[in-house]
Amino acid sequence: MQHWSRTLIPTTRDAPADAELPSHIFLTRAGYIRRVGAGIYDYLPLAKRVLTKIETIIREEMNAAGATELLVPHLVPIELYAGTKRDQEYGDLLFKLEDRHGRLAALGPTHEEIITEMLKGSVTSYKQLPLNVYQIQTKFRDEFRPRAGLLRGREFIMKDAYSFHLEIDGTAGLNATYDAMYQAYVNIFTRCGLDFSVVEAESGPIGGSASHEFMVNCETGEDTIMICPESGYAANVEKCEIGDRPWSFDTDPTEPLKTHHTPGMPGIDAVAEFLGTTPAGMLKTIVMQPAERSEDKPRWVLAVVRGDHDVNEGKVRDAVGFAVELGDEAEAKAAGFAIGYVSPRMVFKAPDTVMVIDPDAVNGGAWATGSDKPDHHDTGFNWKRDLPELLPEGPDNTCFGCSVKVADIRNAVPGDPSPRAAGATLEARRGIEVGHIFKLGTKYSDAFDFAILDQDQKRRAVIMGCYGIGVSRTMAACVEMSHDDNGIIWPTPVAPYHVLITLIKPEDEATRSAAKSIADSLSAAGVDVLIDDRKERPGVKFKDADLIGIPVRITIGPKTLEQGGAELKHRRDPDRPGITPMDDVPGACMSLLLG
RNA sequence: CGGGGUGUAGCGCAGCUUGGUAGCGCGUCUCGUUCGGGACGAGAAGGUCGGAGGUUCGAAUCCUCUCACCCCGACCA
Repeated sequence: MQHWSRTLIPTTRDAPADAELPSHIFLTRAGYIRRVGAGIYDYLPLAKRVLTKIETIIREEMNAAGATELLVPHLVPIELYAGTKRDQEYGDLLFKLEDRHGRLAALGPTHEEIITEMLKGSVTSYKQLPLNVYQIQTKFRDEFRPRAGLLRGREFIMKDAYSFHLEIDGTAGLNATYDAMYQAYVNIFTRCGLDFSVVEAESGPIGGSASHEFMVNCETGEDTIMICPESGYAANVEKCEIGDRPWSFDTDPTEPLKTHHTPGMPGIDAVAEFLGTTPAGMLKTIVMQPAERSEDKPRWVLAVVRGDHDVNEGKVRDAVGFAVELGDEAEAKAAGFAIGYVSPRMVFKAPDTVMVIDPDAVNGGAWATGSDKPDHHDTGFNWKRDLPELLPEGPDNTCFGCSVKVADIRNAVPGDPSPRAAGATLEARRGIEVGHIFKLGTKYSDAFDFAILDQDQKRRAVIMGCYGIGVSRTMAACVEMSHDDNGIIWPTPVAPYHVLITLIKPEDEATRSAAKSIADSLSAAGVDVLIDDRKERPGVKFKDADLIGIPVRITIGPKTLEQGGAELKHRRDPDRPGITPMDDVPGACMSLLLG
């Protein structure tokens, strides 16, 4: 039981001008958080209580799923990150600092390295596996652009778990733990009262072979997810597969090839308009290169998509079989690419080049493309007439002398065919990523040479998985999902208090003893109670009550006492309720909470 | 990192064009009247105008540099 007058809940009428999202506005106005710097926040008492509740749910589910909690340092010697090259992969995202001796350290953005290093020294036998350890701590990422309050901070609270195995399959294998974590995450977010989707995801810089994201369904989310209503398939737009799209190079030309002078055209929209077509009538040819160059890889990769589509690096990687990145502009120009004006014809003009074409960029009698010289575009481009080298092997073969390939290499858009149900189309939704699970494989154990002897005395690399939850982000996501014009409406399991007792006349002895009796009875039943005993006018207390979003409000005042009871209402219910007899209040309150 | 913008009292803002002793609303404190959905009156406290340098008799205001923060984009859990 806590009295409002004896804690710190600084509510305000106005939100800071820069707050735009409901979670940012209400958490600030209701006195949960306060901005200290860009992407850095104080968690005031109410926020701390919510975080603790979320963490408790996480601990219960993680422990039940066989994981063990531990804690490793925030301050990490930079050498550990250098071991996996993540000091470079993460780049500026890593907070780096120097100690008095000039040694470099980082504030941990995630802890695969430290945990792997720790386990390497203490796990030496297959008999100790599988092992799944987790921690809840503050992470640090020097985001280019922190934003949206708690949703993307530079300092945030995260639960991270790491599992270790010698097998993929079997009861001790990675897949069993991955599935257990999947289920634990479903339990956790369900218990938090969130409406969420589990989607297939790209694994990002953490690396690995498979991953799922847990997305809170919310239009203000930063992430786009694609779903197929027929099959239930859902994926991050970065990862989303697209169903079969027929294509053929054997399409007759409909226009002569013509070159146009198009100086100073900033974007594809302007060029399309100038040429009298639309972005969907253009080909976009992106010059890429292997992320790591080697003798057995081509020097350049051309990715061709329709002008209104976006190239997906991950899909290009899967199509060519190695990681790619945007081509270095200076080097590409030196190799003869007119960056910004490249056409597919460069595949046979530039040395050591392969090309991947999206199916939607193949069909069509006349395309607008670059002219392979600055400030010029062509119209009327036709694959069959203008790039006849492609034709001999025909549409059933996706490889033409292994230098040209047709494959899905673009981001999915709404209306694309579903990859899982014939005839169905994909729809787009927005989401807030609150959880992410990965099958890492041996990326980190290889980097740290973490291998142990198996039953047959063979030395084998340890197989890893990792599993993250944004704890502070989850709190913000709850508010994004559940609020009205007047403030927050907490799901009961994560509410800072379950019940708020509003005293109309706190100085009145009868009011106070009635409140105490109810609060004692509720507290004994495990209910968290906050008593608003401030000497404020009732209107102020009611406004504040709606703002901070406690699920159940009990109002006690002279008028209710005259009628021998108190008012009982749920935060969701807009109407003023009748009087509940005093003896029935605790019981009625419990059913409101549980109902 | 590109583009745009903002720094003046705890919060929200005006003042800057045209230099002349720093203002408003909310909040805070005191007193009084109020008391079931952000009351009213009277009084009070609170600001090196983000920082440094410059111009000037005089700078919140003009100039230079710098720092911080926000939005869009790129990027990303």
